[in-house]
Amino acid sequence: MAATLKDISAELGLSVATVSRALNGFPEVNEKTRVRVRAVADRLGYQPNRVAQRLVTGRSGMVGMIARLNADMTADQTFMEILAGLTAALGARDVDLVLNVDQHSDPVVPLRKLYERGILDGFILNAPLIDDPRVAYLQSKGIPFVMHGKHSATADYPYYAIDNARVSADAVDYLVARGHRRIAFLNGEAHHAFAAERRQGFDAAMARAGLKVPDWAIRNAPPSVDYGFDAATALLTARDGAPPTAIVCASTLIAVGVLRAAQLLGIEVPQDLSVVAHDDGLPQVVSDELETPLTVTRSPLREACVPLAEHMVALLEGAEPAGLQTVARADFIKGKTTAEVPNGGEETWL
Amino acid sequence: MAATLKDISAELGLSVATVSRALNGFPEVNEKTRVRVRAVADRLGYQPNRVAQRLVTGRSGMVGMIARLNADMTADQTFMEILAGLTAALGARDVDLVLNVDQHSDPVVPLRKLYERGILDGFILNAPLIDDPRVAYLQSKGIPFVMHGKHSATADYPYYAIDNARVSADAVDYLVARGHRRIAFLNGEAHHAFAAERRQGFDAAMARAGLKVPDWAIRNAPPSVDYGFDAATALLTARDGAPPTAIVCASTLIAVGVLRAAQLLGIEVPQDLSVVAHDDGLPQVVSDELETPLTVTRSPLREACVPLAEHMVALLEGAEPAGLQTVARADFIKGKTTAEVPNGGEETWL
DNA sequence: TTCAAAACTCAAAACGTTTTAAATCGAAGG
DNA sequence: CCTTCGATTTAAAACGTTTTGAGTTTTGAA
Repeated sequence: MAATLKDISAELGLSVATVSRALNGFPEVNEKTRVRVRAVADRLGYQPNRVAQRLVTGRSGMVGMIARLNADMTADQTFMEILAGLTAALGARDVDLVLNVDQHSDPVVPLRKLYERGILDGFILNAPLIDDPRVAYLQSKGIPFVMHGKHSATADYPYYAIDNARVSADAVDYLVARGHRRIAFLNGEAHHAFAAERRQGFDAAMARAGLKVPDWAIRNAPPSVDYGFDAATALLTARDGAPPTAIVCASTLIAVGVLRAAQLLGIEVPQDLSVVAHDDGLPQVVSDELETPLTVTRSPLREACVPLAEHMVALLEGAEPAGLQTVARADFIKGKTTAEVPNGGEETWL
Repeated sequence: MAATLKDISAELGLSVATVSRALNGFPEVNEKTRVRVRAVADRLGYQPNRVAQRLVTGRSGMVGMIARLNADMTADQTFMEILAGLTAALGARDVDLVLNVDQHSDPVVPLRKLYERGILDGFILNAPLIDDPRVAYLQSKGIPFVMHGKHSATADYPYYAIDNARVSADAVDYLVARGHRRIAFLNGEAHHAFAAERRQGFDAAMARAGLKVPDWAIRNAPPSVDYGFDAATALLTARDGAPPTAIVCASTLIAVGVLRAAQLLGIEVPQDLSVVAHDDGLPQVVSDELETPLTVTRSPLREACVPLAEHMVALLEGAEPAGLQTVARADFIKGKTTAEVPNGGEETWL
């Protein structure tokens, strides 16, 4: 049914070899011939048979990705956002994405299963954990992969990540410069690498300012509005010590909860409380939920997709993994949720 | 690296043909030979090269699916639920799922793009619309597909669907039998085929009971808690006529909103108001959100996945599409949100 | 002992591509 | 006029499997 190289070669009286070379842009084929070949190929609607290509080249042009679902079977927005951008970016580079859904507690199982099907060139991973077992598995097997994020400071594989330590350091520095001394931190889950980096940046910036933070003012949980609401309520009505004058949030979702809690408690933002969040650029979260623009560190997830796809392609073409490591810096965007420390808020915690 | 048929045949002094047949269970190979072959294959860890298999069989073993995202980049739970079940069910049948994300207004575009990559054997479609353009496209091109749901009563392609007309008819019949006369219907979006079928079943059952429903008591919107809440609030405080004594909901999400609205209005369920919903068996929605068990028509989305995968495989193996049409019936499960019509509620609407 | 039928096995072709090594051609150089 | 070189093009092998059509044994009856 579909046109093959043989069809084209027969029609032109050329050999399949020449036709193949012409279409693949080899230099040794006469330009006139190339034009003729391309014309016939277009007319016949020739599409190379990827299975045959794969058989001879040993590559399939397909990469795998595993969807980790929440317990309630929803994929979080961040995953879907990446997925949307990635299928587009990969598609533009002639790579297809095979998806599987993780139903196991062990994240390596779906990876192994999918790989053993024998059809994939590599994987795209996201949401790295500290000591991510997927990294260990893939590296031990020599399976190519690209990570969105990086699981440790010494990651020796291709990745696209943002400078998470800097994200929280930027937030802290900005707040400290405005006189804030009691800064709380609503972080992501502790086992996520990004949260560990954020924590590290937070701690370092606070230390530079000579400030200490009690344990109860640094929290870890999966980002959600409820988490922000509950944590902020607890922080702002704390009996353990003075309430924070500023809260750094790992995501805008959390910040939304914080703002709601503050409103309910009659605490004015930014007069009484400053809020800084990290913004992944998810479409809805910012626009719909917020009347006041947040002060954020911003790095849209979408921007990661093209570099990720490019790294993947380069990796499969044999590039050195060491050259495929990108760290982007998040923008700092002043909104209306940060202000000078309120009167009486200068006292430090410890 | 990996063992091939040739390796096995060389080791045993057999031809690759015999080895191939032995491993594939052909009847004409000697049982003793088969045992020997299998032993060596196991020892060598032989895994058939799928690419080579596919080249010769002309099939790729991959089917495509398009994720339609909401405006906020979240995939709805129903899609993810199907995706999760489907990747498992297809994987068990040696079929892989290639995913693309729909970023277009025209649903045919991503389908066409993906197909023209030339790597897919077929598609799995979900959420059919009335006069679904995807059906027209795929049928005109002769591309195999299986639908979750069906876009019209005369669908002549493979599908797995539930009897949606019966779903709402069952709900209405049950309520009518309990004396209800004023039954409202919070349906899904009108252009979805399932919603049209539900509406048809609702209308038919109401007509059989000799009842009429004013336009304002039948609503269409994407299922969500907010929709249920808003619509119920409007219905129960209606100035247009007597409020309904029962509400049929297209999804449990909607019902959750209805229950909240009723509670806020001081309306007791089920004493003052009966609520019936259709339950897709999504993990969270029922368990977390509800204290009182809903009366539901129930058909877990998960149950659709294995039949869908089986239909797909059968279709690709050349089965007649007409034999691959399954219509399942939803269970009716009495909960605690339905009761006899309240006193004074017997009056009809029109 | 022979022979046909059954049982089993094999060599080779096919799938559609890439790639290696060799062949062809025309023109330039001697 | 012969050689050589560069520019093109080609035939053929290779990837690993399935499958076709043709052997080659074995079996059982004549």
